[in-house]
Amino acid sequence: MPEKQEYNPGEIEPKWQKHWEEDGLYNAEIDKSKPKFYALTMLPYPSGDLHIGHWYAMTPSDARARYMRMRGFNVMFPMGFDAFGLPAENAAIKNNIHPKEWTYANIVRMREQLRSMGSMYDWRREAVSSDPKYYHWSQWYFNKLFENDLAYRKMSPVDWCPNCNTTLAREQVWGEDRHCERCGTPVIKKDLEQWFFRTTSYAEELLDFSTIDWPDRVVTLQTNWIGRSDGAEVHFTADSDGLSDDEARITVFTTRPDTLWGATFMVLAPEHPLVEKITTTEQSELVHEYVHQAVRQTDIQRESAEKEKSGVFTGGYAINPVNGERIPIWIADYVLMTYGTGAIMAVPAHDERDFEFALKFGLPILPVIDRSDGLTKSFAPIGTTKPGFAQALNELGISSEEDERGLLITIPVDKLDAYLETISAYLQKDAWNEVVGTGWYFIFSDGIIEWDSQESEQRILVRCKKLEPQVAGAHTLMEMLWGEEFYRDALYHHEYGTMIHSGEFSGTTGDVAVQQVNEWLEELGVGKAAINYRLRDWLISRQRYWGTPIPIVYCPEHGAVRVPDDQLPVLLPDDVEWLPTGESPLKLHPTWKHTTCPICDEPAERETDTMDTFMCSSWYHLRYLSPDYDQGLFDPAEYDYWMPVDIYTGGIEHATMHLIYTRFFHKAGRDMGIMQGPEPMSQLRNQGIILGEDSEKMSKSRGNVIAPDELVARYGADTVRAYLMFFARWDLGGPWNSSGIEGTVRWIRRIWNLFSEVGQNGNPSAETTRAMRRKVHQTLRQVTHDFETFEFNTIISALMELLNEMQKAHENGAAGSEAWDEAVDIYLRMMAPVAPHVAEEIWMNLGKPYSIHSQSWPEVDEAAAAEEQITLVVQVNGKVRDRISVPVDIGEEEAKELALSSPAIAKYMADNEPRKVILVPGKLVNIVV
RNA sequence: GCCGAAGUGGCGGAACUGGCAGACGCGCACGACUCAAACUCGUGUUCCUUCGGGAGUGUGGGUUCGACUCCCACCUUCGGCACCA
Repeated sequence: MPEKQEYNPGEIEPKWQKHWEEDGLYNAEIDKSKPKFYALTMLPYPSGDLHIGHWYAMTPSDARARYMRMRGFNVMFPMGFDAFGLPAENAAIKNNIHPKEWTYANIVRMREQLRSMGSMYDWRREAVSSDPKYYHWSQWYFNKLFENDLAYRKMSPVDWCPNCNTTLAREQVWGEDRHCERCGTPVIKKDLEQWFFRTTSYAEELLDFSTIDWPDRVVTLQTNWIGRSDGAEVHFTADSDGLSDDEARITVFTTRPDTLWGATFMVLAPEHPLVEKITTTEQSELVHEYVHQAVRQTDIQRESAEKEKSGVFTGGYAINPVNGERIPIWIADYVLMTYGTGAIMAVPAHDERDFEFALKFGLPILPVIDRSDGLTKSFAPIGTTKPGFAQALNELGISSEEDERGLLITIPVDKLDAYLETISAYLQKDAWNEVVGTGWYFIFSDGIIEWDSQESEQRILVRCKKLEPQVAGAHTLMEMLWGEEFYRDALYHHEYGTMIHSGEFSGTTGDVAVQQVNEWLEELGVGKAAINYRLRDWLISRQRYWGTPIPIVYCPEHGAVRVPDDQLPVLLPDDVEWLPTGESPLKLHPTWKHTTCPICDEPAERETDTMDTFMCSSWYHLRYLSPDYDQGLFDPAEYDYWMPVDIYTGGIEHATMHLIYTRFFHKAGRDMGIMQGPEPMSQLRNQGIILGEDSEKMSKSRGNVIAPDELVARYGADTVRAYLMFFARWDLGGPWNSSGIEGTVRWIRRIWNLFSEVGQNGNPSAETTRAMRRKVHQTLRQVTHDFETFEFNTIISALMELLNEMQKAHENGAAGSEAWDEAVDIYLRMMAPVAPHVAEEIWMNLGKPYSIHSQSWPEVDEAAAAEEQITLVVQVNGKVRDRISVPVDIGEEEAKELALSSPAIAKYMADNEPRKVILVPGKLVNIVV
């Protein structure tokens, strides 16, 4: 009889890790006799220390991969390092250590940490993105994109981080203050010649998630990020001398072509190329000053939270193609050169920004969409109406309110005609009255003028100014009306509705307006339906050393020439120096950039920028397939067998960066004939973030960092793994709780103790056996389900529950029986993915065949799992009043009868007869009295 | 402002398609073991209660025999976007 050992993870864990590795237990090879399963976890950056967040990401996904393996899949579960990047360079400057040295030392250390988790990584497939054999193929792929016009260089204003001394992609600029995603410094704008990937060519396809199972959260984030807007392009014509037809064409993008008739002015972005040409001599000084200031302001960053509208009139005019109106062209910084066409038609009546702008600068505002809520108002100041007006309104059923200035009238839509008639009759001779909201009328003593055009506005305005000196300063009717507080809610709206004041389109209802106008625009040749995306092309140039060199040579004769494939990789030089300025050492290197043109062999210069590291991480899942392959990105045989990735797990923070880039990379590769299939990753799941015990983000400066190495030293990896799976919902994460881990410590120790009890040839009662087997198979059913759906926390709680049950059975003499052995066997298999070392150790101690991790997942015995007796809840009026135990297959009538005859029920029924009895089979009986 | 997610005991969290709210664990209390402590084991632990019960899943309403779950309105917290035409 072997002596009972203490549970000692410090001893058994390294032992098994070594054993598994030597046996190549987790090596993944192509095996066409089995279904494949490619499980992938986002790779870490080699910062030098694996923190608890890494463990939270990696151990549950490891458990899931192990589960799939036991389910009979040929599982590949690789790991690697995203090794290029800024922290290595920062360390270089700070500690005077070469980034390469720093990075590779960190990788050595982190491999050890990763091994201590006991994960089933196939290390033979490891890929490190800073190895020349890796970045060779990043460069090769760059060339492919360049050949296919998916990589291009252009001069443009780009976001620049003054702290990191490099440009950033739009996705890497975060928050309201537009700060650098890495260091938090607010970015500035710089005009630079930079390399871009044409991600926008794939905008539409990237919106299609129909072939993949990704979380709604990510789908929503990406959809918003790509930001599709449906609308129309409309060509306006600049009305200036000396412009060719082509030059005079100003195209705008609008989501509201149904409001075209309300376009009362145009606004160009200050950087718009046409600004120079249309500005008149009189306005030129103001315009130049504004442009200059606007450009500088973006440089300083648009800091002011309350952005007051600003702008300048260019002196130029444009013709609105739908009605021939001649409208002024302004410039303003609220129009962005980077979205749409950099020019807008302003419809102040139905766009809030345009409304604010028009009011501020006295530009005309013409409502062209009817209100759908029917709100209609009129204000009759004292002295403008004859006595009896209020009473006359009252008799009509029009409510009005009187204040010290006059009558505030809200007119029901169907009483509008009656109102116009009445006010006409009661209006004083030298007064006027107006109706706003639904219907726009000005009533004078000699007749009614409908405000339905800019022309009628002028007529009305002239008359009002004549009658009332107080409004003589108003530039527009809207400005005049806006002065009246009572009107404000009726003056502006941006809803869809019936078109008004829109020529032959007046009366077109909101549900068809956009489409009908679009068709008409196209017929006329002045516009067409169009789609715009918020997504921008991906800026990949970085002014840094520690990255993949962009394989381009600039020749005075031939321009940007790609380095031929057979001359790749363009190697990073090792002998570099860091200046405290933080400037890229690649640029300062004495010889590296001097080379010859691949075409003419004349002297030429290398591109000294490197690629965004997101380029490396866009395809690492392909490099794992064959990390040493030297004929391409990957060995096609490996690709054909393993791809696509079946499950991809990682943090939500990559939703709009990495996860868009990698989809773009794949789709572009597919179109270039390199890859196949619509998507690189079929299923995606995100884990949450672990916070410090103070509920704050973990950081060294806060001192709330939980170090996994210490936990492993103290409790063992199995316990830490189990706790990480148990302590929170995986997709939510949450604050760490140090004392909670005691629960999993006890759990594993209890398993250890209970399962190493030597069997006493127990002879449990049939009932004990039956109950235990039922619980075993019910638990198996749940654990299987929860592994499938990534509900790791309930896997552990179900196993704890079963252990409690088995403990009781053990006390009742179950040990040593056949059922007990079955229970232990199934238990160990179920816990093996969670706690691989201790499961293997107990498995071995029980004399079972090596390894538990090569065993199959057990099958649920449905007969054993079935209940015979169930507890039927008896409710009276929905309140639980009794519980009765009945056979599971009890008949409906019998169950109801039993419930009604329950003595506990009687007193709640009083003397009432049951009005209704509801039976939910297997669950409850509800008696309604 | 727009888009999205989440609100359940002292805490983390359970509850499949509407059917016993609080599984499992932490913490706490009491007890056993111990000279004692730790470990371990056992019992209890949503709140109120006149011990009959009553209330209770962010708030207010609704649908239903029955609502954490469905519908409407609102509040709070978190995440994303933001002068995007």
